[in-house]
Amino acid sequence: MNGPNQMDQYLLGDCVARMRELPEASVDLVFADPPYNLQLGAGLKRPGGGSVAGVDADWDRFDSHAAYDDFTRAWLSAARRVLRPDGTLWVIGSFHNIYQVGYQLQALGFWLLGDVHWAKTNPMPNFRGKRFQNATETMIWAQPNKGRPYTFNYHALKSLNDDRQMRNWWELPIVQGTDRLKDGEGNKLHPTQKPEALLYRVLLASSNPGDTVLDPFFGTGTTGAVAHRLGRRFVGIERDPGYLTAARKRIEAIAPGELPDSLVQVRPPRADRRIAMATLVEEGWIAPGQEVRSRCGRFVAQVRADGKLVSAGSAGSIHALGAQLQGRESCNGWDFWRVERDGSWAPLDTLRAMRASAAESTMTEEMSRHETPD
Amino acid sequence: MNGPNQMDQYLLGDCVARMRELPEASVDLVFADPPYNLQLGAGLKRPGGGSVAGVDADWDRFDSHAAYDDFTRAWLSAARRVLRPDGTLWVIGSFHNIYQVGYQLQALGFWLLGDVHWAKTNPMPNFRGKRFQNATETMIWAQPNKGRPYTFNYHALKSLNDDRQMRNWWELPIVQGTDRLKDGEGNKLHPTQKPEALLYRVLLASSNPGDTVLDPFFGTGTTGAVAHRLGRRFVGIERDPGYLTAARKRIEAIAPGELPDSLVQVRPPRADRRIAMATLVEEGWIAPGQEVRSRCGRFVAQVRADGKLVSAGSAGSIHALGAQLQGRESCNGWDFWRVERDGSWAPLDTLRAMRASAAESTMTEEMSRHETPD
DNA sequence: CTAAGCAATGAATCGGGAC
DNA sequence: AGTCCCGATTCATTGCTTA
Repeated sequence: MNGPNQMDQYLLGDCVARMRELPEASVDLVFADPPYNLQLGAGLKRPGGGSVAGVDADWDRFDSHAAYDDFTRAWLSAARRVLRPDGTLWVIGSFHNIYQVGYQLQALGFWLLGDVHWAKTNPMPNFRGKRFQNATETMIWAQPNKGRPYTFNYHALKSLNDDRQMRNWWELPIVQGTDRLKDGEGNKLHPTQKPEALLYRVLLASSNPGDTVLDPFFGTGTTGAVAHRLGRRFVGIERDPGYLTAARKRIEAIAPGELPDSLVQVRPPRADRRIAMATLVEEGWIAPGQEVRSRCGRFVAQVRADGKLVSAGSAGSIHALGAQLQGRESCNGWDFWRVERDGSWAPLDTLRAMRASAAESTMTEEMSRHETPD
Repeated sequence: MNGPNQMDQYLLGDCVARMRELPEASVDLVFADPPYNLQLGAGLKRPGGGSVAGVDADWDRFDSHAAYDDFTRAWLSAARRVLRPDGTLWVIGSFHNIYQVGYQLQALGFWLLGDVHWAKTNPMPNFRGKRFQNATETMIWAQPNKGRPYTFNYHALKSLNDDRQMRNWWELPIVQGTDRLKDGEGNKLHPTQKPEALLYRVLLASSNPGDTVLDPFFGTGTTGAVAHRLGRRFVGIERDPGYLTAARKRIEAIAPGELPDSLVQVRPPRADRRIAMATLVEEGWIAPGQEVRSRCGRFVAQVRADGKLVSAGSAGSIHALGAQLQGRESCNGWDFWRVERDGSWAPLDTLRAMRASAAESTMTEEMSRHETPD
């Protein structure tokens, strides 16, 4: 295929109205990134005093929970009419909206094939320390009716994942740097641009070359860009003319068949599989309150629930406390501290060894147990 | 205290009925792992009371969807009554049920604090190769009403995560090997036993020592086991007497021991020294007229007898003056202002730290002299 | 020229106690 | 109930500036 595909469509306007104009059962896949209805408060500050640019666009404001339900049912129903019976639909969202989306999918009779969790490797921090760092978005994958055949390119995804079957949580970075579309002044063009790597996996898994992919919330056209790269056709609907123009420009600039490495790359397994003291406590290898001693029993400390040690009012990591008590600059806590095992005092490190050997033996057990059906 | 905590309760029966017997606003935390594979079809009648024979798939689907909604609303409402206004609730589920649960939480007026995704390091493979490997479960964290204060032990979780704030996706293994409870024949006792490490993070994050944790679907008592280890009380409700017996046996076998709060709760670094600047002046840790400087010496001010700072005619609290001079909206004066100590300029906060450690050492001294105060 | 340091920023439902 | 104000709080990455 050369240049822009004449079958691709850029449609301006409200997605429900535009979808109603499309022929019934005419697309093979729907990928939708609807507004999340974030309901943000005003003026969150960074610790340094800077302000956080939250999503404050009109399109993300809804009057009520019920209004968002109505909106969701409307576009899902319209999408369902356009979708072929053997096609599937993806929706991405966050905890703010995804439960309403999933609920309405089931209520409308869609059959859920599963969900996939995008685990962001570099999410925005939680600046106030009041909650967990929100580092995920959720995609729901569904078919319009239970039991129909559907496209799932199992082996393509498996080879993308180092020849192990692809799991439903994907560690991928957010869009940054030159991949992020900018306006004339260097500001981000769209507040919620998705990484192409995410769409790459979605389209590769659930569509085939020549298929038509519909994105009712096209934005700046990430779905179209990846569809183009992968030889799929697309229909993009967007109500903001500026976004739609940017999308067209972006997609028409892509050389056919161009596949940057960043799309295909699988993150190498993390090198730092070292075990922290906190992990041993979490997993119950040593309990909070348990006593540990230095080699000759000169120092005594107690294990705290977060994996640190407490002794005479000071607390610190096994290494830091050991160093402090000895008046030294450093100390290997794994060797310095002893824990009672079967009547004798063994180095803390033996707990790590026990954990490692236990993990190995359950692995073997698991592998010899391949009987359970799906 | 030794042995089982007399405050802990093992309640047999339907969770809604048992929760209705508990006092209103009596628990600090709810952790719920509701079933989703209910055989709901059996007792269901079509609207109008038509015969069950020849039930088509749609009726079955919509009836069971509605029945699971009813079930979910019933137990969530009962749990909400028992939960204190400042408490929080966790629910764990999979894509089969979590969207209904999340939807009903929001519909009932719960406010979502976020969700956490358990990413299983060793999930069951998908044997048919028709879907992604289902390697996650989702936990929703909610409070009964928006805007109330709630417990979140930020620093404890940060410690568990190598001193970086804890994200909302947790890589943890499924329960295997000796941790997995078995029946007499070596088969797993409960189909959905959760890892203690999961509950460890949940309880450490969102409860305090001495709090009461309610688990309405107690199963084999993982919640109770971890609550016991972490110095929390629990109420476990389970309708299967076999499970409840196994849970009691399991928990009572855990070595008890009363743990000081300091070992099972990590307080923020400064919690014990929230002292006003005026107090430091009053007690002579810093003298009126003494000079303080901003980090790089750009601003200079003098301490006034009432604890405020004076600089170039303006006066104000250490925070207000710091903010004013920098032209910022806010400023933490304890970090911003430096005071000379032993030839170098240390943050004002070190004075508070010195005062706190001096107080602590007198405490220890007193205790070592076996003097009982009062 | 490179290396180091500093600044900017990303779908965010991000206080609480005293008066 | 509203207002004031103290003071607690950030991770990974990119790109520009400075040494």
